[in-house]
Amino acid sequence: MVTMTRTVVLAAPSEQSSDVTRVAVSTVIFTLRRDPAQENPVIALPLVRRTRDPYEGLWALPGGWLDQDESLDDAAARTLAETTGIAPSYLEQLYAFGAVDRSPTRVISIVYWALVRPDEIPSHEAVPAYDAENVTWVDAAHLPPLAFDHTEIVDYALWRLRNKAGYSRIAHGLLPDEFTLAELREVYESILGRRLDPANFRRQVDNSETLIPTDRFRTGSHRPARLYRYNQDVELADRGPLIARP
Amino acid sequence: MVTMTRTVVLAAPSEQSSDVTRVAVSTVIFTLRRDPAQENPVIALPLVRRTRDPYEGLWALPGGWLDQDESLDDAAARTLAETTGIAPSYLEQLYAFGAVDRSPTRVISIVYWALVRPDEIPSHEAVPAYDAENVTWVDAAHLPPLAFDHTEIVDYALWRLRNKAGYSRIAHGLLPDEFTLAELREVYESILGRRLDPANFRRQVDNSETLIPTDRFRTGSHRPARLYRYNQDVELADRGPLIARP
DNA sequence: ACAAAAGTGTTGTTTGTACACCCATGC
DNA sequence: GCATGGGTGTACAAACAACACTTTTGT
Repeated sequence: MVTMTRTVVLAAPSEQSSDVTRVAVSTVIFTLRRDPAQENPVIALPLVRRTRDPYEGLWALPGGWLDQDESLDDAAARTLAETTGIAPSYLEQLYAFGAVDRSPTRVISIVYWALVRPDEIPSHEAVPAYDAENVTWVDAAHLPPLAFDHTEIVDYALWRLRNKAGYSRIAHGLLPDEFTLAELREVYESILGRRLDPANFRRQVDNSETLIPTDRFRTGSHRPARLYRYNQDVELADRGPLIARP
Repeated sequence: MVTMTRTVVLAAPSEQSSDVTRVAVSTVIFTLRRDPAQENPVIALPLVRRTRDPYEGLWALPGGWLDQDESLDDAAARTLAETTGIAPSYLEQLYAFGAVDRSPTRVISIVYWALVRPDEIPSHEAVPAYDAENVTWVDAAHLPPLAFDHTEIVDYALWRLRNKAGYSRIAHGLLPDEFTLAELREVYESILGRRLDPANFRRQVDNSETLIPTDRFRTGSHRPARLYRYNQDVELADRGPLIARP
């Protein structure tokens, strides 16, 4: 094989690490943010500032190198916790990115995507490594320039989120424990980018058996709205045979 | 495939290969096979016999090591061509597998899945490296014991195939250029594992605008059936923003 | 009382499903 | 002619979408 010759040359001991294919793990973390200027909540995600080359100073997805003795899933959870302190309510592999020129050195990035409920976002003080200077939360619809191919990655993650919202109960992963139907509907409206009929929406989730009504109500505005909680027996999404199920 | 193993060892004399995380690419290739014993065609896939440890002698998915200067997609296409001579009609990334213990040495496998039309399978003579001893096609429903975690991988690929058959025109990737509606229906029946009403099936694909009727007919049995061809303007499946579209 | 959101009812359309039936060919 | 799969029509049910209407609160 042609490749053999080339590999041997490149892999010679005298070369630097740039001759090695390294595996990184990154995560696109979605949450919702109430924007006073907007009617509906807005999809937001955290970015970390790069403190070294390449792309020093630019924003990038949180992530890190895969350790020798940890699985991809573990690496995603670990790097997430280290960089943002987040333990997400939903975490799923998104895609493996491996274009040759996506980084100056050869890096394969296994990218995950996650949903976090607003109440799962730790306060800055609770995260030892938190560095307010170098972490920011941005509106997914108005991304700053990102390092590497991370803009493309976020776009793909958004596509998956919208897609999955159409056929699964994934939006619950963005809401706190108890919520009103209007709040749930607003989540879907934010993700799908269109208005939904409140009456029909109510019936749909009603029939889906995914919600458990509580006897508590959200008061304050007009007629109090019943609070619901998510039925834990129903999976947020069918993830196929990879995930062990009861 | 084997070459790289050796190279890595040579390239890092002070370390064993088990200290390096290597990236492999494998592909689950689906095609259809007419089984005289069965009413409908059967989903089949090619396996290659392992000729060295680990799992020497067992069947495994075709694949190989990722080259330093090729993208993941290119590696999938290349290893596919090298081991089986196949250029598939549909090729998509499936999942990245990275459990620590899935191989004695640390290997991350980026797995693809592919569909090939029966007429795209090259004859053995046309593939220089073809080794009849060490390549076999098996019924996806009756897998022999496989090396590594490949059984799990095939199960996941089958789940994805069935899933995708439900909401896309993916089944066309398994048929030759011209086909009857009954043949197309049989493909869906094989994938989904249940019978479909011929009348309703006809109307569904009719309305979907994905088929172009020809003026040719398949004769031989009873009333001749019109041959259709696939409308190239319609994508087999929506693959999101990762794939450039017109 | 009134505005506004919560929640219910009604109606028409679209989609899916079951199945009866005619059509064209090989035997 | 008759069996068989190709192809059409129809009737019912479920899901979806539009929107009028009632209920319950804050002000």
